[in-house]
Amino acid sequence: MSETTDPDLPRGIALAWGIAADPQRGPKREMSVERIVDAAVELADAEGLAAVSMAAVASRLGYTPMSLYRYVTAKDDLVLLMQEEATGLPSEATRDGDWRRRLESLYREQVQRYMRHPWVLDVPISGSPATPHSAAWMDAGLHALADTPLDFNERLSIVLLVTGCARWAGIVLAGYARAEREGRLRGDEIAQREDALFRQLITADAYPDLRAAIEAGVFLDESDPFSFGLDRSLDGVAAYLAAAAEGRHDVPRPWEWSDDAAIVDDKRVREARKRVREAEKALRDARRQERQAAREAHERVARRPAST
Amino acid sequence: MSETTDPDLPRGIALAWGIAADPQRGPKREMSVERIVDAAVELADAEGLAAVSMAAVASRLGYTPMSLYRYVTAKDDLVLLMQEEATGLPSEATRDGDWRRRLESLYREQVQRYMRHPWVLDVPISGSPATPHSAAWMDAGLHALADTPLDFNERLSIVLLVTGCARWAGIVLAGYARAEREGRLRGDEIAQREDALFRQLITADAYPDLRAAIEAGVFLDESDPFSFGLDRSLDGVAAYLAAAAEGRHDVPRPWEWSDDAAIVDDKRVREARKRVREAEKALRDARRQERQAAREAHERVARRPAST
DNA sequence: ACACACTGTTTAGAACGTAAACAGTCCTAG
DNA sequence: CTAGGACTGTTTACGTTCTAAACAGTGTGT
Repeated sequence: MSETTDPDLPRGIALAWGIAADPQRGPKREMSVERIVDAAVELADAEGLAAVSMAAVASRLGYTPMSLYRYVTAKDDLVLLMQEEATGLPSEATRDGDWRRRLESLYREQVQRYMRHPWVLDVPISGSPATPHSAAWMDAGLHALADTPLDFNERLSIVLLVTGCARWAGIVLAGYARAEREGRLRGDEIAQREDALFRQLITADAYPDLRAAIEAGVFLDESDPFSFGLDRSLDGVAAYLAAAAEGRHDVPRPWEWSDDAAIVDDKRVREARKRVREAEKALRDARRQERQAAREAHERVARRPAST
Repeated sequence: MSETTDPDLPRGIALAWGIAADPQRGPKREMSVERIVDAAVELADAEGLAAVSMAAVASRLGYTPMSLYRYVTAKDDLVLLMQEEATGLPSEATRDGDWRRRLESLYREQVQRYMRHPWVLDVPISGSPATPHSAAWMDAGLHALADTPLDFNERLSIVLLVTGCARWAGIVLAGYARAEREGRLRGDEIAQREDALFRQLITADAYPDLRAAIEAGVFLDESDPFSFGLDRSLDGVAAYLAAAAEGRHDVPRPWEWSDDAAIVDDKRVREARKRVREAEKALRDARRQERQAAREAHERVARRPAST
């Protein structure tokens, strides 16, 4: 075949891209890469990444450890494939709405994935994670900003920002979830325990501001700080878009637009941008009302017993 | 002593807080926890976290592996102490200037630390990283916002946002740095190699937006996308501060997201969503026209020599 | 029908973390 | 001042981990 594995391609990635030539001679295979990866993911979901050993995965499938090496060249490959499966594909819903709604959907889906497969966050960072699924997420992120007048560097930066927020939220929230499960405590119990520990260790003279925050009860607060952070970040993006529309760049950065700035003087563009801003405002209002309605409906539903 | 180790305190943390009662009977100690941790950090700096084994650290100090267990209860403890040393303390410079400058300094210093000790990012997340140094960073972050009218939850959220940005930047940048060192290539070389690989794998029909970004050369661009992200985030914080007069809006928490599907049956929500969709469509149209106008204007301008 | 590519298995080895037992050292209670 | 024992660094040992290499059986292409 002409499509034999590229020598530079780390083999596991080639497998992820589906460039895998199944052999035709020899006995029938009893297993498949998919089943192995599935078993490994189940195991990691249940007991964490550390519990995933070749022996454990094999025994879960009823085989000897070494049999796996007929399907996977090394454990690292298996982990990469696990990561790929856990990453999955963004839903179609991430293509609905304006750029902000899309990015918010992407953020939410990513966090959800991290919550479902927290061990992904424990996988040591390999050099180039150029897998089909991670590419799909990046594509979806860039698509979210496709209607904006931003250049591709800016778009990528923003996608990275959202991705980073999701990962960070995943790290911290998954850490809490793990502590809950390991300590067999409810969320508020562990928060209280941590708060008590902090009150003991964080003195007012060594850490005045942190101590004040503790006194204010921030570590007992049950609201999600990460959504707040994402909201502020996207506010900033929105402001940047608005500034771009008006041609203000109070934000001096070396790499961005050199020629776009000149465009602003054009009358028709200015008018078009004004209309965009109006449309954005209308959309914001509509979304606010929608959220309001959803919240009220949610409360109404919550009072009735769940149908599930 | 009354200050004997709290049974709930994971011992390693107790060590980090300096609640360590050195024994007085018995022979003089030949080593110290500090020397062990130093040696381990040096090793990790040079060859990565995976190279840090008890045997390797001990041999670097000229001792047998088991001797370390007289100073450290387990490898996890050692890793925690390594993390603590690598984290260090924020400089005094992070207390200069207004909130924005302070947060930017904190971000920069954190990224620098991650670049100097990339292995920190490989340490699996333990439940409560309540160590003196991490507390100091958090304190510095909260101090940065001490002059603002924000409440403590908001301050903490913003500090977490900046911390997350720094960590994310560290992850990606350290990944690049590692690839550079392992492959013995310069930064632009590895970027070119990755770009070539992407061009081969990312097809225009499977990943249209990502492909377009590649064509635009985003992966060859040498500018730092993370500073851009941080700038936008802080812009958003600034906007939030400017609009501090508004009341709190409640943000849905991540564990409440899943039941959104149930809400759809509500009539008012449906109507609100319809209106949102209309607004979205209007915005899309407006943007399309704006882009059209911008493109035309751009062509007109391009004919003239650029002023930059 | 033969060769041989390929299957899953067995055996083996190196490296890891750490429990347990060991001889030597030095403080402290008697 | 002396004996007990807490403490030192070391040795030995065990269980796990990943995986290379050799093995006997299976099925396909020639």
